Amino acid sequence: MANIRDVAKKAGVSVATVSRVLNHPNTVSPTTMEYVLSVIKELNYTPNGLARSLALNKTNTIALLIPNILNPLYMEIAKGVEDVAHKKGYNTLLCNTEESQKKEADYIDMLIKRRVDGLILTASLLNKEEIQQIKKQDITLVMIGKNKNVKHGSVVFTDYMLGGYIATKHLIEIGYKRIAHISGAVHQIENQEKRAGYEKALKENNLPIDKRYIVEGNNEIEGGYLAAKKLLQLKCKPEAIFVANDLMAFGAIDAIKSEGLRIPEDIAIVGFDNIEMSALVEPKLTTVSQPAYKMGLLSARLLFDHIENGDDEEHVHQEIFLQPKLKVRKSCGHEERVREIFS
Amino acid sequence: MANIRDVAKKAGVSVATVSRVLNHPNTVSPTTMEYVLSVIKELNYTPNGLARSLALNKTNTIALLIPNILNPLYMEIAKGVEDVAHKKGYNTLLCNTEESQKKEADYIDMLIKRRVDGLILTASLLNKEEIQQIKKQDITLVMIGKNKNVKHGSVVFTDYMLGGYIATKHLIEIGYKRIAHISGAVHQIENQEKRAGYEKALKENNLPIDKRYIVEGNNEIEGGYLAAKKLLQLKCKPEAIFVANDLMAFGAIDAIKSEGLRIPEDIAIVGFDNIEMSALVEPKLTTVSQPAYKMGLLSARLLFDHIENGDDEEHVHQEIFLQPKLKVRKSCGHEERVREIFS
DNA sequence: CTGAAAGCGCTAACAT
DNA sequence: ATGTTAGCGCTTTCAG
Repeated sequence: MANIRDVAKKAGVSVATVSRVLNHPNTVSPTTMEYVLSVIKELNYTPNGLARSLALNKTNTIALLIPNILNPLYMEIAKGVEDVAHKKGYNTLLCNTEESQKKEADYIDMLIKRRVDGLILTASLLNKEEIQQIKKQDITLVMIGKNKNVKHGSVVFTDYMLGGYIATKHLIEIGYKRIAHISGAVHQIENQEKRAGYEKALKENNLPIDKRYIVEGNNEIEGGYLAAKKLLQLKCKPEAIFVANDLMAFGAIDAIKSEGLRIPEDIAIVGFDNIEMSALVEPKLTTVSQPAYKMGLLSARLLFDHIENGDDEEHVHQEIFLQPKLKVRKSCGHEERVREIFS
Repeated sequence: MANIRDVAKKAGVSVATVSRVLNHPNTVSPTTMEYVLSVIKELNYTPNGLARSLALNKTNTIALLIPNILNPLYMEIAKGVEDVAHKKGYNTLLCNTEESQKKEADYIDMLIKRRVDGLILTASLLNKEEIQQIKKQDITLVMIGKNKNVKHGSVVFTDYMLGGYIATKHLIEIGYKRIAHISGAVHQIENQEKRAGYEKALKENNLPIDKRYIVEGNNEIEGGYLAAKKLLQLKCKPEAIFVANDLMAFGAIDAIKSEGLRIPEDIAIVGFDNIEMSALVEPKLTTVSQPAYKMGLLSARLLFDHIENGDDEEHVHQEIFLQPKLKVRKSCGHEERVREIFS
């Protein structure tokens, strides 16, 4: 592969001129410019980005770590991030941690070696040491979703506790008493918060918190299916279930149907995330929405603020706080219940 | 950030020794080894991968280009690719082309600059020139899905024509005559092939090919919705629709339901891809399955064969040919029809 | 087992 | 407007 020296030689100019043609076109005479360009084409020269980044100490690359590429929620976030990165002239590396703390740490290690200019961590599982390790390298960091191990740092997050609370409260308000919860993987803080919201709503309304009504799923469709099956084996089945994400809610719906039960008549369901498919399942899913695309957008903007202003010096931190909202559809039985109440 | 020289100096050894400690541990005495390692830790030294790649002319990185990160089909492929890359010690860059030829070309340009060791293109839209451009750089290339502009080259592909054929044929066999087709974006060859299969089945059975029954969607849920709406406005509505992918099939189902029509009683649906959600919509979707994860696996294996054996010299090409299979569920009305026929 | 030094390809002063 | 050259941080001969 041709390099910049080959081009310079063939064009009869210095490497500096070739470099200028590529990076500062206005500082070079039109004639040489044109000629060098023609040689570049002739030689099929493609500048070596590694060398460039090395010389500039800048990769124009950021990385986004997400727990699961099969969850559309994260893909929405990714789109938001990519869109702003692209506008800024940055490339973004999408890394799938599969909810594994080790994979996450490994990726970060690799990304530091690659000298990415910034890092966005989604639903991070990192422990204190690992976070320290990142901070020591001077890589700009933004988190999506809180990680208890970073006290200071820029973060975009949704109030998951509130989300769990409003979901559960709504179920209570329309008359359900035996409300179960299919929790997401508990190693994720957001799931602990959703559960806390669930319990808070229960307590506030003097409803008992029954351990048997709380079962953990693996965040995927199958996990919701399995968890629901477990719930359905209880002698005293729940009347409603608050599920920690839509994917699991889909699985739960499938499980409930497979037992010949109806939704919401026999069991009501509320999900979390409001991914596109949630409006397409039968019955349409009542769910707590969070603005995924916007979360991506905002986190990327935050990141570039820091990168460009160089104020990632442990000084300026921003927290962007998003409100979840309940999206009432069919699966919670809202209509039926309200009709009942007023009749 | 500390570099290798800082470490060498502090440890009182040469940079070569530090490099050896990291890359050829067995060629260095245990004593120095240990000491150097301690200094590395103390200084928080992280080797610069850019410099390393530059020196070695090897990035240990491959890239996978896909048309849409919101389509689970591609995410399954991505998992397959990542799994084998990871085992080989490679990182994989996931690039979302959003079905844009320009974005695809731009990504490739960037990836060549970054000197990735290999490239996997999924449902590529590249034209002859662009393909030539890649071949001129010495980057190993594997395609998932045929691109008519590459005559020679390694490729993993599904027989989409056959897929379209078996889907349509099945509808014909269970008694439908007015069969419509919601095609995917026609700039993608696979969609042309699916449609060809559809037409072939129709012709073979002396059924007319009615242009009004063929409408193009944008490959996403919404596209399927819109296309179905169009079909439903026809005075003579179709009895069945073969939809070019599951996502659009979901949209079509939604559209049909929203008109108060039943599936499959009023209109039958067959999709394509067999993504996980297709078994969870109501009614469960009959669809043509293709082994996405395996496609990712195989394409990556092919790529590494070439990378490691260096036989990407325009010589050795492999084509891996996958058979689609019909997965019969509820949406095509198979049961009802068979019952009818035998009664 | 270890060190010295050349080189990977590029950029940016500094000169001219 | 253009050329010369010293790095950027690493790996790897080649010597010892």
